[in-house]
Amino acid sequence: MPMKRVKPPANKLLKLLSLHEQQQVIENSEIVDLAFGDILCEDNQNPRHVYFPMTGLISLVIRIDEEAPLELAMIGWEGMLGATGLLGISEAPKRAVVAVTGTAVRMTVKDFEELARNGTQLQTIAKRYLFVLMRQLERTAGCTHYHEVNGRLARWLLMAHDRSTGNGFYLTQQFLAKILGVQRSAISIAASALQQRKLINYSRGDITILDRKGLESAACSCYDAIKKDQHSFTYLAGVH
Amino acid sequence: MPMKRVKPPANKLLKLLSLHEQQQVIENSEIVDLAFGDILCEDNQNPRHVYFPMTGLISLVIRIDEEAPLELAMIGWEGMLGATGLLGISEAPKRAVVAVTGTAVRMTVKDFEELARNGTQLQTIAKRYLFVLMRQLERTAGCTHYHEVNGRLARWLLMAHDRSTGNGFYLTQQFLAKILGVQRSAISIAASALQQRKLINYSRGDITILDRKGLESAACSCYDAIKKDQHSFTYLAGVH
DNA sequence: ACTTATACGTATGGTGTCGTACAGACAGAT
DNA sequence: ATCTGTCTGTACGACACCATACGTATAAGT
Repeated sequence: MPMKRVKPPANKLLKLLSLHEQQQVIENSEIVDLAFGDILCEDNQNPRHVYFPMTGLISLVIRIDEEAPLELAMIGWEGMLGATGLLGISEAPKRAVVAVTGTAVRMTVKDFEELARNGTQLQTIAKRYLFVLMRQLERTAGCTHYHEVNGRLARWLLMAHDRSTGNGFYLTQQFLAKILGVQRSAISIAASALQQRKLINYSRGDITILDRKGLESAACSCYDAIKKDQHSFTYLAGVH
Repeated sequence: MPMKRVKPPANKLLKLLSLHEQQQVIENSEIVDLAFGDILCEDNQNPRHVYFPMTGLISLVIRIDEEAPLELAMIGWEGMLGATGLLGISEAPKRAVVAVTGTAVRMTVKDFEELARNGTQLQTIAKRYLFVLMRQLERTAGCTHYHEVNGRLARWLLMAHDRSTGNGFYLTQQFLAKILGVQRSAISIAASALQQRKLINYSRGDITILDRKGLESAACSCYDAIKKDQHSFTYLAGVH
């Protein structure tokens, strides 16, 4: 039975701002659609915009040699894309691709730099999120090496679920295989196991989460670790 | 035949500073020894100092579950430990451990924050290095997943060589196995292959690089990628 | 209704590494 | 000189995943 999930229609980072700064952001940004497969910025190129997703999911991936792009972090409504701009380097650190269709608040890099100048809450929050993102990168690196496909798949689905509205999204096995850096057949086996345990349901790319608790017990420890991290550094800390 | 290698006795980042700021750093810091195995900061704890290595090597490692600590990045005389302090978060992102004995310029976190305030060259350089470090984390993540032990070992030795004085260092197979996240027996096989090809020489932990060119051709593509990265973002960019 | 493309299940041999174990080699201590 | 601890080479079964292939089921287009 799919559970009913209601989420506020906004970006968590932006909600931490004062009303004044929120207003400034709204005046200097626009709402855009994120469509599955869109490449929002390319490795080593200068991105034009920063994004604050409201729904949907952005994957940061690295491409090595001729291998499939491996996912290193995911960004949803709890974060932002482009925080590295704070480091005074215009280039993007990695390719960012839309993994789940949604919507985002978008701002030009120039406007972001202006609004996130020294002393603003936006800068404080973006810096803190950059730290959280680094930790997600690190954890994902360890997870990819040490943990097996089954646990990694369950973790990915949970993290995607946390960052999306509703219970379902469109994700083919081929797509999951690429970002997890494994063969599609490995995903097929792992996904079948999850479906047999009635934790998920899927058909031709339409995935539905049936049992979150069960899925959490099937996921590797990295799910809890990353979640706890993001919570403690981003939200508990307060802005001032 | 070991080649003769001469290196300036200082830290590359600090050498980019103006003489005025260099002087400030010197007045507020001390020279300390880095001894093999020292833990310079611990995950989730507040570090007391930042380090600018002159010789020797610092490893950033992540510990997951009960697995051996996996290396995610290495820091030598081209970088610094503690740049994340710029993000306004006092906690260390990861454990940092000394992999190769050496010396470093050390400064308290408090002094660093004062000297790296807005508008200083030190802040500019530390921010830029933080970006470089992120990219090293990402590349290492992909490398660990996609590349095999042979190439990864060669890359590690090269990177360590670049960051150390002389041609040799003390590194047991057990140590290499842990930071590369593989079995010691896998290191034994890979190292024997390198030795048979006359690229390195080693005995009971004493490793000597015999043929850098050959070792570079044995290493995976990540060696060039990381080196190029660090060069273009840290040094070519200029400070102002 | 037919074709075509996509998504998925499954099978099989191959490979890299694991996990473990054991024995030889060397260095330092007594 | 002997002992002891550490470092290293090697072996072998187990396993996760690779690489590839093929058949089938569903969806979409004509």
